[in-house]
Amino acid sequence: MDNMTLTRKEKEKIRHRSEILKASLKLFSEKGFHNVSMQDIAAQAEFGVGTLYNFFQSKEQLFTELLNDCAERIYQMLWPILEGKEREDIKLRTFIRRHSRLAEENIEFIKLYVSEHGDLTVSGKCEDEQANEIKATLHRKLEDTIKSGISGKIFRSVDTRITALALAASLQSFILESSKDFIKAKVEEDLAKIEHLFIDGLLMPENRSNG
Amino acid sequence: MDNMTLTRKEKEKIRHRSEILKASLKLFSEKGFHNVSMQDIAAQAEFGVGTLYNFFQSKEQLFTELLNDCAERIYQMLWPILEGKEREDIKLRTFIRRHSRLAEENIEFIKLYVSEHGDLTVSGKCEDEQANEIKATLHRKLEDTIKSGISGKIFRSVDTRITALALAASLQSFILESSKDFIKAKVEEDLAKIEHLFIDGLLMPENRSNG
Amino acid sequence: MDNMTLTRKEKEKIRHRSEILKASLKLFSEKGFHNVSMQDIAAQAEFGVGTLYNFFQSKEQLFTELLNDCAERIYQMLWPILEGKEREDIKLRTFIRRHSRLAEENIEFIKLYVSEHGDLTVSGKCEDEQANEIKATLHRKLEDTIKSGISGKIFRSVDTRITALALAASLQSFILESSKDFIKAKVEEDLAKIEHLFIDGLLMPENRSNG
Amino acid sequence: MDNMTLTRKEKEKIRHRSEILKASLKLFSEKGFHNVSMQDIAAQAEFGVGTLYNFFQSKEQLFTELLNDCAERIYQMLWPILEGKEREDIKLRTFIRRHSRLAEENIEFIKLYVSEHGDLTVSGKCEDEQANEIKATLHRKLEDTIKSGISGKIFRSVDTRITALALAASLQSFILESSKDFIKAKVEEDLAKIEHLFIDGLLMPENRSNG
DNA sequence: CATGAATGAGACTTCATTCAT
DNA sequence: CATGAATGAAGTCTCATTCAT
Repeated sequence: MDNMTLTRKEKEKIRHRSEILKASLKLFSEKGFHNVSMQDIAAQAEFGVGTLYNFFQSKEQLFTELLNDCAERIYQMLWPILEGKEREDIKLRTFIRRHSRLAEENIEFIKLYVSEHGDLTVSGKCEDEQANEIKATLHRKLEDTIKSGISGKIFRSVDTRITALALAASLQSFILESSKDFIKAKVEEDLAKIEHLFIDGLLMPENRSNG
Repeated sequence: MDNMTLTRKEKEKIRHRSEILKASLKLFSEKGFHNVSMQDIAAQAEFGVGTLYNFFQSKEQLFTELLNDCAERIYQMLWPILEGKEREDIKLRTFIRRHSRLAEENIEFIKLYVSEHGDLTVSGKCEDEQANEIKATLHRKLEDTIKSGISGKIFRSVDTRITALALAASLQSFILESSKDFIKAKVEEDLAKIEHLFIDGLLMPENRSNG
Repeated sequence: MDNMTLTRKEKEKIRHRSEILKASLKLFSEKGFHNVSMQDIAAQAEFGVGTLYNFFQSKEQLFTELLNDCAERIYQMLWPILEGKEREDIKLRTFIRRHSRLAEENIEFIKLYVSEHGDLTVSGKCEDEQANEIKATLHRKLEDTIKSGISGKIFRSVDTRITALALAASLQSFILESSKDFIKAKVEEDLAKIEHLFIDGLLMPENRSNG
Repeated sequence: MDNMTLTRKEKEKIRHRSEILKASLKLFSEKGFHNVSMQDIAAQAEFGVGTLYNFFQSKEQLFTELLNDCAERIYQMLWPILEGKEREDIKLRTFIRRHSRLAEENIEFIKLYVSEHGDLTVSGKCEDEQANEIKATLHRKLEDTIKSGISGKIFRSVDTRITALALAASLQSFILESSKDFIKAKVEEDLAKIEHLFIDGLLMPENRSNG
């Protein structure tokens, strides 16, 4: 009764928190962490400034929690694909293609994700261990999937770490690029090309459909 | 008469400008644009704050000019490789391998470059048309090189834009990763793997040395 | 009927008020007026913030009423001594010695009392007429007692105002000092010395027990 | 040449610092630490807010340095008296009487000094070791002077610590009281009474001029 | 061209107080 | 009477920029 009946008070609180995060996401992704003030966020979220501090200890922490939420959402979207029971090449193809929906649904997420990767990681300021861990976990899973494909004689014998890095980097770079001007058909077409480049390149000759 | 006889007065000015940029590079790459103050830069460069404004109109512009300098240096290091007369696969192999020296010599540059790519490009704040143009130029040249290789039957027929994007993204991601803890031997080894992954993957079967 | 039958409803209210004052006393004496928030007090008293405002109009007034309570308690402890029928020297000796129990029982009171005397009185912010009046009343009674002792030929002829001021100041200063690290035996020993210094100094030669 | 010729630049800086301290003293003594904002001080000192931070790291530190300055001035006024070569009773009489000039010249100092003693010492926030040390040093010197007077058979044999505490507390309390409404003649008259109370009370019978 | 003290707009954050439940 | 989320004025402090020397 009590994990379902959040008394409306609690439900409201959760909704408010979520509204603040939504407003933050919009502004941060548009202008970057340092170019958004707490006043800006409060105005966007239609709350008083003080209210923000009832939900988050500081601007820094608000940002961190936002990153975590975003990382978690991306994780939830991609992890099940690699965790499935299909053949490895199928998994990777799906993984790549899913980036279309990922870009479509979460353009703001993407900008923030890359913004994190760019500014924060580099400047050593990203102590956001949780988001970093999620990212690393996905990376490892990607590498494991390739490794598993090699063991299963699906893929050629390549360096798994480098291949995973190249695939991830390419997808990220492409998604970032496409987020500037998202056109679904074009994105899917390009992802198909990335799929072709990587997966057909990885496949053993006998598994390829066409050269 | 005037590009040689700038004796002392003019030479000093150029040297001072360069010292300021050097100090800026160090600080910006360590802490990020917003976490470095003009006072910090002045102290690091051992000049008065006012002096900075004799060379640069604003902090923003100082940063832009720094980015341009960095982009220009990277451009000078990579462009000639792709512009040469060797066969396309050789050019690309050299291009990839040269990233070792690029990382070695300019760790600070890299951090700044990626920082730009990450935070600034995304946040739409990077009005630095010059650096963007340099980057785009290199990208086009990379694509042209691949295209040329295909025409010359050196490479398989792949999508040139996507391939160039994948290669550039992979190199950039790898360089960034390596800049955290640069070990020359390891970097070269990994670059060789990237080279193998991309170039051997591109080559027509008859041109491959090993499978 | 109404000062006895406040049953539960009214009694509870009084108890709650008292709990709030107790929590306030603890925090104010530890950290000072400006370093304690209403939220802090509410948490310490285990009430909601709003509840505090059902009992006190403002933080300022809560503080004032707390001061009054404290002043009243000290008054109740000291006034009867000076009001008694003993000889004046006996009264004063008791008055001085009672400061041991005063310090022992109310270390928090003391800190607040002196805090009032120090910060608030000085800064002119202490509009707490009631507490000031209590203090002044005690002062006058002290002076009257001395005056009475002089009339009765118990004490030498001294300036009563100055003597009362000196005694009160000395006791207050000593009590404050002792409140940092209360050791009963030591406090009583020192109070005996203060008693000796003042009272034996005041007595007419024929009333002194020892020189 | 260089410890005298402070280049006007440096002289100005010192003057400005002093002006800020003067403005701070006025406001802090009138309204108390927490009721004065940095904006207030800046306005009073006729500087920009930022300028204050070129001289003092924080409001807290500005306050601490102000306290130190005040404590130092009082020390410079009182210490030489107790350090002189006169007989101990003369020293103490002078010490007491000098409090008239002390009050006259530094009413603001006094308020601040007592404010420190009151609010800050009590709340444990006064980490101002320097001012505390100065105060303790004076206290010790006072006690030593009394002790020396006893050794020299000038004073009766009393508890030196308690007597010093009583004298200091009385003077401080009186000075504070008088600072509310300073009338030179009245203050000197009262100090003469304090002198009489303490010093004549201390003197051996054969040294007293009158009973 | 070099300097660095001065500036003040603006950022983050706190907290006394209110009010709908 | 109890609650505590919401509020926004106000406070401390930073820093890009200017200007007189």
